[in-house]
Amino acid sequence: MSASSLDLAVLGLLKEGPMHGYELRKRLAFTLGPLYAVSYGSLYPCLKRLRKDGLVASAEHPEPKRRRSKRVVETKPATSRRKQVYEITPSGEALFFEQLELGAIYDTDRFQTRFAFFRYLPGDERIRLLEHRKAYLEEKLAEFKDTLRATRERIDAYSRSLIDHGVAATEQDIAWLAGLIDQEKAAAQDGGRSIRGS
Amino acid sequence: MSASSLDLAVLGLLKEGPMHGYELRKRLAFTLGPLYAVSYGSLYPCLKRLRKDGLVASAEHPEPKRRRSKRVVETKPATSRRKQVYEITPSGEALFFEQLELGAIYDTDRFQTRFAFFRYLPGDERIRLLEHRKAYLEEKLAEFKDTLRATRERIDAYSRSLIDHGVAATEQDIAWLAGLIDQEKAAAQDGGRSIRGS
DNA sequence: TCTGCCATGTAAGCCGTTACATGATTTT
DNA sequence: AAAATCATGTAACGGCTTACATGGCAGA
Repeated sequence: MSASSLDLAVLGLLKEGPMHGYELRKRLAFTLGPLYAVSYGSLYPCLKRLRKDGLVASAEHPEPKRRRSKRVVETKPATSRRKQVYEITPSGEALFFEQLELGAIYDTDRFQTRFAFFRYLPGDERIRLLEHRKAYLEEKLAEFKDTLRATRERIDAYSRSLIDHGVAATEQDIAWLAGLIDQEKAAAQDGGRSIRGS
Repeated sequence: MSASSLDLAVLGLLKEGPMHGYELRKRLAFTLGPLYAVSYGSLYPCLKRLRKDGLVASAEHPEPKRRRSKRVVETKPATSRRKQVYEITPSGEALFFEQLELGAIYDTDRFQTRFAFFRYLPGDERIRLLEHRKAYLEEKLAEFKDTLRATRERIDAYSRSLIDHGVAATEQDIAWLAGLIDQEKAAAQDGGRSIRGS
């Protein structure tokens, strides 16, 4: 069974507790970073598919959220759109761990999605993935700088600026990874604790 | 007529001279930055579509690249796969300029593709787009920091690191744009020259 | 009551990918 | 002549988006 980045993220968030779609969307943007936001047109079909595959279970929200001292009208229609609360199933958990271990080093989105749930991986696995990702970015960067150096043609100033910025951004990524690796290694020696407490 | 980022990039590169697909792909990665590479499965259908719409013209590469002192066998099959050399047509140029002016501030790829061809825009238009993009990123960032601040829940260390990194990357983007805006303004006062010569 | 936000969903389409298939040219 | 690289293309599919459609719930 295959799973997209979104599948993984949804399962990972639902591990922390039942949630409905709308809330899930907010948590997604919040968990994965400033510019990541998934649309409902993507999220709801995803949830539907996960439910169909038995990876999540859903129940209509039962609680009519009664306001104090106000008579609650029972007999909610129940026929129409009610809040669907999703929770992860055991096979959903199994898929989550299976997918989390795959790594997915070459794609920024996939890597970051996994990174957001790193606490579910053992320390050595975390280090392995971080180093693998870092090596990949370094390789890409070196490759690119070679091309740049080998180029005889004069390059347009805007294109040049774009490339320089891309290089700087990638270097910042690499530095971030290097810092994380250091922390992980320190934590590993420090009794196997994760960076959580640092 | 609508055009994707790839369409625009292809047209923009072909403005500099005729090229075949394979070469175009290399130039694309080179023009747009370290991690941007389009696959042939995307590029060739794009070229086909552009040709169908009369935005580029293609000719089979005529030159059999004769090696010195070697008899050239004419009668190349011509029935099978030969190098296709593409060039931009007048209507292709028209579409290029039309699309370039649209801006596309909200999507990183689209913005960067346009930026790579900024030399074809007048100075004030360049400044307008840079400022618009910068304002958008600043807004996103502020929004995100607000959310972050307003959040009571303790956040997982890895998720936190991911977000901090995203924020830092976005701030780097904004600084890059700010620098470009300064340069453009200086150049505008300095007799309307572009940053090309700086 | 009406406005605004919470909430769920579908349909159509965009824009790319991977995997595959083929052939031409150059180098060893 | 074999191997590597250049070069062109198609088929199937993936994973998202926008635009649309619907309705619940709370407060001014």
